[in-house]
Amino acid sequence: MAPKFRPVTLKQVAESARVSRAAASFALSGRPGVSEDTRNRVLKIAAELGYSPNQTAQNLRSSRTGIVAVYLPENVSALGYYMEATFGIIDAAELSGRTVTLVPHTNGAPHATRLNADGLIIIDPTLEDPHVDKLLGLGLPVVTGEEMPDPNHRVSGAVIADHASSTRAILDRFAAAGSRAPAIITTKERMSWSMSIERCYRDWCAERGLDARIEVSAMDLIVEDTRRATRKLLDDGTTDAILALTDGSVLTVAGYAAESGRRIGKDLFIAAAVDSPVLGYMNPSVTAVDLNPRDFGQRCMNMLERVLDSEQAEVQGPLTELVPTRVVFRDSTGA
Amino acid sequence: MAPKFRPVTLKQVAESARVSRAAASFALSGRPGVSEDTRNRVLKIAAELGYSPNQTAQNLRSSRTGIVAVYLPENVSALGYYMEATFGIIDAAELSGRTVTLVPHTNGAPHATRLNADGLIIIDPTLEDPHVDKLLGLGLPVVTGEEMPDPNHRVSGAVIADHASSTRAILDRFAAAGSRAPAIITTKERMSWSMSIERCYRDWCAERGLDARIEVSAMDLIVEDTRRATRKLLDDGTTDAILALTDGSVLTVAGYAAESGRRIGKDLFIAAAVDSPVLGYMNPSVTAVDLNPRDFGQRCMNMLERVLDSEQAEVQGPLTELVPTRVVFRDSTGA
DNA sequence: CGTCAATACTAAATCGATTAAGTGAGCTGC
DNA sequence: GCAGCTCACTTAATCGATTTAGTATTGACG
Repeated sequence: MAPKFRPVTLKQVAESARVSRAAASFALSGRPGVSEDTRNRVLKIAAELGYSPNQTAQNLRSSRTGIVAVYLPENVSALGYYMEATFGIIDAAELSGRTVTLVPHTNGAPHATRLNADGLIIIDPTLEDPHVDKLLGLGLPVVTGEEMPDPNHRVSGAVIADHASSTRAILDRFAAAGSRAPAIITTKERMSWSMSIERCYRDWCAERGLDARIEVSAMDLIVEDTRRATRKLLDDGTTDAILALTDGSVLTVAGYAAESGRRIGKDLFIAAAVDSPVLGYMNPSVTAVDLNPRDFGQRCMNMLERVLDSEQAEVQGPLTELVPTRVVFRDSTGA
Repeated sequence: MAPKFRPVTLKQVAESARVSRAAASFALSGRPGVSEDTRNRVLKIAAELGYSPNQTAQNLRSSRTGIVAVYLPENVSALGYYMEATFGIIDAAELSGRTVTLVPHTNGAPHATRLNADGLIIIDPTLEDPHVDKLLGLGLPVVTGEEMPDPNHRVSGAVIADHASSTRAILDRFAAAGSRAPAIITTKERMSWSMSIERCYRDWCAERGLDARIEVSAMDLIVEDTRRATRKLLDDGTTDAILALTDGSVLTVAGYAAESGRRIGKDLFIAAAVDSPVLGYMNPSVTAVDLNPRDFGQRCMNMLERVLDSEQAEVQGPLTELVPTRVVFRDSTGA
């Protein structure tokens, strides 16, 4: 067997530079206490030896884990949004040398007790999800992507996309294109973003004296449910526009609409509250909201870092950050 | 501020049980060296205090990180397969107390030097991906999901799905349904699985004296490319069956086919080499290969654990595990 | 009774970094 | 000429668990 590769330690750097480990540590961390000469010598030798500090030892010393846990809703593998947001979190974490791990949904027991992490990011917390309660009980700093649906659950901060603006923009566009009876298909699971879209839709309808036409679809049965919801909306013959919540479900809507003879962009307008590359290439292309999930994930991580870095500091109220959204208008909402 | 919560340490357990830290450690780890009485007392007290060992300290002592890194191909957020496989890895890792982290694609520099992990799982390594080389140069034990496309790259093990069987089964089904000129749309990126499907398709055609009709589509432009490829295949008027590689791209194939007046399942048969829930609910439903990605991910993790646990042991050849696949026949390949 | 061995423990070193406390040299100011 | 101070460093404690080496007690046996 090859001689086991042993990484260079601070001790070796210190010996090589003929200083104590403490001096070497001061030099490398940029803290005062060593002369410029010594600092430069240490830095040079560290670079030559290819020294890089042992994260585990640093973590032990500072009694942190260096790990940030991320919790995603269940049954969302089909939604590219979540993977993009996760990679956004990872990109931001990389810069600060933190490790990101995903919390499994299955094995309920282990989390009940302890999660080996310094902080937690929960993306799209769902009212119905029992795991969310447990995770909050762990006493970790928590930042959510979108708000906690139950305001009794206090968290350290939340990054929130501006769904209200994009929803209004889409509904206005529907109206401008000639729609008189727009409907929405929302998620059965109650999450902050879908609830806020629904609220915004109700308000918009109320302002215009229209009936709200709302159908729901469960995430784990999204194709089946959306198909059923679409049929219900279209078969009455009056609904002339549909805002579907996810990029996947709008495909189902489009499919059923085509089967039942509706011409999308002409006598039926559709849009999705979450964009994905496929929507731009459909025929006709489909209007959708670009949520910029990578950027969103990065912001969640950055906020959590702010929280972690100011742990000892004065207790400020929960942080909140509103992120703008952008509607990409395409053929499905009129030319 | 609330008194900072400090987890129970081994020292506290030991003091509470009136034994040394070493004795407590022996008792808890189940190693000989303490009497049954003492062991039970320590276990009881540990349970009462809610002791759970500090992972970071254990890792430092054993000079491991407790972290397994996972590398996914770029631009695959739209493919639920990868997220499912990742969760499979995580589920398996949870059982052995390991942490899973994803390797970011962006920041090239950091990985060049070091990756803070005990081992690495690379899912679908791509010949064109320069990161893969770098990652292999890190000297970590590596297990791949699907084979390394370049056999010069040696790894500790590989978990491989049996794409040959499923591909043959689909092609045979095309033929049984009446197809005389089946085609495939493969990935531009050269990965083991798509290459093996392509090879299998060529062999199958050769055996029957048919021309191979092969088009390619890049992952990052999959919708556009697949549409172009489909047009090319269908516009010559002879192609009567298409095997598309991904669940997403088969939708594009179906869309274009419908636009150009082909009736899927009647005068055009289609299938996908990767299944996803949406395919079962399409109209008509689409035949696809169930790769059971969660199970696949678990197997990757289990193999890596075997490798890590036998680090010191005799050098065996690289491990290989062939996982069966299952074709789910649906309406798109004939009634 | 003395020797040897086994049992059940304790003391201390270790993993690799950070950091509080301590030391000696050199300089200032009165 | 010396108290007092700063600077540049070293020593040693620390984080929490594991593990090696060492010690005291017991029992067996010739």
